[in-house]
Amino acid sequence: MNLNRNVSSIASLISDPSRAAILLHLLDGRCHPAGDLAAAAGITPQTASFHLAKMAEIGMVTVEKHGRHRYYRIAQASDAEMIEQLLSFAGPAPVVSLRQSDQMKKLRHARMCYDHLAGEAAVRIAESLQREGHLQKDGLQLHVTASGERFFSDFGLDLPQLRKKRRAFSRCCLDWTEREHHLAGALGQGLTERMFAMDWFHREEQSRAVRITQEGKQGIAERFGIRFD
Amino acid sequence: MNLNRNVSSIASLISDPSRAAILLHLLDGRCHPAGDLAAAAGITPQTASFHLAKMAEIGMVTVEKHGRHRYYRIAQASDAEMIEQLLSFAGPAPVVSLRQSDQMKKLRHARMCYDHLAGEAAVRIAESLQREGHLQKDGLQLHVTASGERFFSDFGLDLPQLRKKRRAFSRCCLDWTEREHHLAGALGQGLTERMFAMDWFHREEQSRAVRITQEGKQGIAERFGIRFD
DNA sequence: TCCACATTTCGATGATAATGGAAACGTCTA
DNA sequence: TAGACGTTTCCATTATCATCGAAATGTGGA
Repeated sequence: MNLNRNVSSIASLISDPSRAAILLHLLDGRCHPAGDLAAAAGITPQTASFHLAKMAEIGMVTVEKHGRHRYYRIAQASDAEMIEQLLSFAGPAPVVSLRQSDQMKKLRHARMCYDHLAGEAAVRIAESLQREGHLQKDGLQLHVTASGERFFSDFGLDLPQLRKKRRAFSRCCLDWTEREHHLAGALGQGLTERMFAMDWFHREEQSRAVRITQEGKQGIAERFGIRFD
Repeated sequence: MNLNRNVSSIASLISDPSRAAILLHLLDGRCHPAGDLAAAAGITPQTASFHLAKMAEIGMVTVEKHGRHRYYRIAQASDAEMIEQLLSFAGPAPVVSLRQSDQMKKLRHARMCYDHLAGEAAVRIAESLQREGHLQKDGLQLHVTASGERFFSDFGLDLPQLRKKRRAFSRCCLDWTEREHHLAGALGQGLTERMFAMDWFHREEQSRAVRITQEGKQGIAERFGIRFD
């Protein structure tokens, strides 16, 4: 059985608590300098560097040099999704502080899943798109219907451009807090980017959490027929 | 962040090649004596016992004593599904022998996923059930429609009994070879059990693979409108 | 009662790998 | 050009853990 070789090598990357902390931190899709990741994981820069080199070797993260900083990020969306899935099986974290529970609430509400939106907001948007007939689920694919083509174009997305990207165009991604699907792939990324460009969302500092702005609430209500309190 | 504690502890269980081999062997849903698992993983009985104790402690496997044997099995269907999901991210195993590729082909065709059917056959059955309007996808749930109630009852399933079980009644499970969903939960288990009772399938020895019998091919064609070569 | 067999417990060993101190390397700033 | 800073490389230490031999436990069969 050579199956396990792959599985266990992936699992062993995540099994180290320090690496898990780093990966969880990188799950926001942002680039982070090595020092930040060390601080986030509670280890010295040397150790973090060691772990990052190991993860880069397997291709789980990639580096970008900018000045004297080296910015790391998760290389592939699929790896980020795998970690999100593991989270769903790990179960909800034991809440130790009020501050943490507050943070958790924000994460459940809306967060980044690498390069696209996740959380309750993302799931409800995906539901709305299907209900309105813009997207049609087909296995793990989310097929864009004719009305969907119009909808996304109106929304300001350049679908032909998105289709050109070397990644899945439109697919489901299992949301670990909602246990429902949200929209991922190039389309999910493009839609998220567009909504950020319209100032519907703001990133929180140092977190994957995303805050919905007033314009966002209004826009989401108008476009998707979803109301947030 | 206490999230990572959970994630990494789960990952570390799978990260050891011996444990991964054991878990992969247990993925057939059958009970296996400790000695068999040791042989399957290529380790001594002592070492296997050590690993099994560790996995039992976390609750990933459970033991049943029968005479001087101790039979181990994966405790929860959800854990089995998690491992299947990890497999889908690990990607297809490098094929080293013709024999293995042959085995792989069988696994893709039809296999057990813990306690329910998986592989191409299971995916196509799930598709058929939705196409015929017996099941309706709702997030990760597969809702049984009125016509579905009749269909499954005709098929010989006791739905009220299945609903009583302390587990999800009817849900999707991602098939790692087909990358589509198949039917899981109590309903998936019950349906699988019924089809085995009707001699539609036979388990292969020492493997998760499942063979479709002549009756099976006929029955599947009649009931689900699916034809296998 | 004795022996064979499956499994576990105990204990020792050896390998692996995470960790941080020291130092080197690049890059930015003054 | 010098010094501060982010990062990496080298290296030694340490802890963890998988592994297996030996022995104990428990069960079944003769």
